Amino acid sequence: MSDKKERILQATEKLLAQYGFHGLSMQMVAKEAKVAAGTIYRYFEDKDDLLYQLHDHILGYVANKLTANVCDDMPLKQQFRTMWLNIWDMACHSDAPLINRGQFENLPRRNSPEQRQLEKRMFAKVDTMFDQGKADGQFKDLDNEILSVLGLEPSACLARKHVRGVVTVSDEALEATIDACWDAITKHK
Amino acid sequence: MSDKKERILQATEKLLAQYGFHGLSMQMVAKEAKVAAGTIYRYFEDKDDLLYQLHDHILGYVANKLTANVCDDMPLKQQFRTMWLNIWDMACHSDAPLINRGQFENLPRRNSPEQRQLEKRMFAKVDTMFDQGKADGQFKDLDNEILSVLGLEPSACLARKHVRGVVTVSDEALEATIDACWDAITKHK
Amino acid sequence: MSDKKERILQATEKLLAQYGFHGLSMQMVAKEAKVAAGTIYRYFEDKDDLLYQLHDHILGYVANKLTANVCDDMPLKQQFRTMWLNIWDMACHSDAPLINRGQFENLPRRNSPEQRQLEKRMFAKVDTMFDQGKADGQFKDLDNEILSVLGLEPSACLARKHVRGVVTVSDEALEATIDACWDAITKHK
Amino acid sequence: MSDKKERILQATEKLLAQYGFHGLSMQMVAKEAKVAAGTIYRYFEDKDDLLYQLHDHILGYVANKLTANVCDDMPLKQQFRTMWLNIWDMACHSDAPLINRGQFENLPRRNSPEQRQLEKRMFAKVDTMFDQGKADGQFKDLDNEILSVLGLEPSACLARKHVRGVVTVSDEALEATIDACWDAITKHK
DNA sequence: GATGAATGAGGATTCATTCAT
DNA sequence: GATGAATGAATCCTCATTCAT
Repeated sequence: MSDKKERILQATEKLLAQYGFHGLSMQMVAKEAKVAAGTIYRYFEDKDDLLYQLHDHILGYVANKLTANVCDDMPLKQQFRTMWLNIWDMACHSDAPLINRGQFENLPRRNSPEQRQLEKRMFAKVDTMFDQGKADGQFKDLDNEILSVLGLEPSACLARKHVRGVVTVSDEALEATIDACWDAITKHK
Repeated sequence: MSDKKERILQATEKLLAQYGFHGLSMQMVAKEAKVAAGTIYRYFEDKDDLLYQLHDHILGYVANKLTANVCDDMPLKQQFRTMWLNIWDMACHSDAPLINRGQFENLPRRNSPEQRQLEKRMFAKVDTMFDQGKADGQFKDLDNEILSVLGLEPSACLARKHVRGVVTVSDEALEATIDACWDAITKHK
Repeated sequence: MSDKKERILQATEKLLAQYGFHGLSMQMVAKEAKVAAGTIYRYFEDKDDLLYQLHDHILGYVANKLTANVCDDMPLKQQFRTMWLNIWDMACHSDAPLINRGQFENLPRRNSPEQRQLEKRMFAKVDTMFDQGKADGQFKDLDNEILSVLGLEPSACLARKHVRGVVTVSDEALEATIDACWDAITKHK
Repeated sequence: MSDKKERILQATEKLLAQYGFHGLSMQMVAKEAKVAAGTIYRYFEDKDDLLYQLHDHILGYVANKLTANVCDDMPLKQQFRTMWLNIWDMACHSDAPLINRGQFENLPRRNSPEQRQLEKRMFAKVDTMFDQGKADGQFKDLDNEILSVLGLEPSACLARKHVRGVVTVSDEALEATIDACWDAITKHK
């Protein structure tokens, strides 16, 4: 990807995290990216397009990070735990400042089927894990979207609160929370 | 509360749900509320204050709805189920269009201690429930914020996806999901 | 008409005459009219609307001036001469600087039927004169639009050249030109 | 003339006719002419110069067309009729889309004496005709510019209205109009 | 208290022009 | 000569806020 385009996307992400959705001006982005205002329009249709593309850009990053160090042949619990912590780390360390969902979720997005399809493909490994767990009879027989809400979403939610200082989560509590999420998605006699 | 102030808040909520955060102008609010633009400034410091107060306004509504039909002497599981469904209903039926969290969560808010305190008081019944469950030995020994993330947050998350059409949740699946959330917060030998 | 609206229209006319069509900015208009930039948009949809309305505004002025001091019971030749000179005066003295057709003609205009109708009504007296002349058998039997092009348009054309300094027209030559236009529209054995 | 320069001029003329004066951008011209934006600046100082040169370019074309098929030894009336119809055809058929005066007249132009001189030379044949007619005692004794306004300008004016659909001019009416213009410039006892 | 006309700073976007390749 | 990416000033327009009535 062009150097400039990359810089513009990163500037946008940073400023979005810092100043929120409104209060993001094209001039600010230009300045932060060390690019002239007009240059942005070589790479992006308009402000909306910039935000759309940022959404996709981040989604790619997230899909990548999310499934880092996860192999199909790891025990399910370990796969799950790894993903859970991947999410937690992303949202906490915020090397990519917007992943901090909540802001990301609210980026304007194309709601096209292609977009939906893309998201599916990106999170294929998550699906595989859930499917495997259900085939095993270890996981509850629920739609993967629901399992995701039960098992992984809390990681992002809690991380956001943790970062905002609403709760402080000790290492011990963190482990207990992961187990609780596991409890949510697994069957109990 | 003054009739005008109430009308302004409701107009703001409606327009916010419809047009999103940016794309909400004071003139629009004035028109929708059938009030002169200047009048808004009798009741609200400025645009930020309007949004802050709207946040509080809605929070009050949510706190109310959330604990509707919940009594301390109901069995814990029933208390929990009722709250869970209260959240689900709010987010799905959207009689108050913004509760649909995601938009609400991202309202700018004062992060003052008073604000935090207010939220605490509002959700006192939730805390009571969790405290009771932990005292019983029935719930996991985790911070109430964490229990909330595990047990109740999924209701809002899922409802949002349901409304957006990302998943369709049958009545049966809904019950199973509630049980799964219960699994998340309760102890298992 | 509101004082401000009037001032904006006059400023626009002046600047348009001076700087031409491009090179007319809303800020310039605002400054010239001693009005804030935003104020223009209370009275005019956008820049196009401003120009449209200016067109109508001027058209009204022209229709008025054109037939000043013309009565139905004057001899036809005198009616004609008066109108001819009214046009000449307008274009030369430019109390209203844009009448100087050529610039006026090229204002963007709504080409709606209402617009056409309006123009018709405005120039009704001209039509009456031509109709009368044709009924008398004094004028050639041509469409009024054609008679207008032959008899009156040259007044504006010549005036423009006169103002631009392309020709200098003496009083004597002026009278001869009027007669020549009369020759163009009247029958000759 | 360089192939590229020619293409640029033609692109400019086409786009000018289509999009009007503002709404003509150098990028558009470049694209239409299949030339890089920077290339325009090899042949033209700046945008103004491009328009100036276009003016001259068209003027040459007009001067050429105007006097096509006109010989000094044709009877005066026939010379006049031929020129009149040349103008009519140009403005109607618009093989060169801008000749449609009204747009052409308003091109920015250098008002230098050289420019004026050039125009003179271009329209020399018209002058010759008028001079001849005055020498004969057949034409009125008026400045050639005035005779031009009386005799030829109406052709362009009417053609513009014809094209715009304001009037429909039958072949018969056309001939009558030519005669009327002849009446305007010739002496009557 | 209420109004809404007026303000003008600030936003997104365009576009003439330059210049390294 | 030719290119077209990059520039950034200038454009049109919006909108939070004020204030005379």
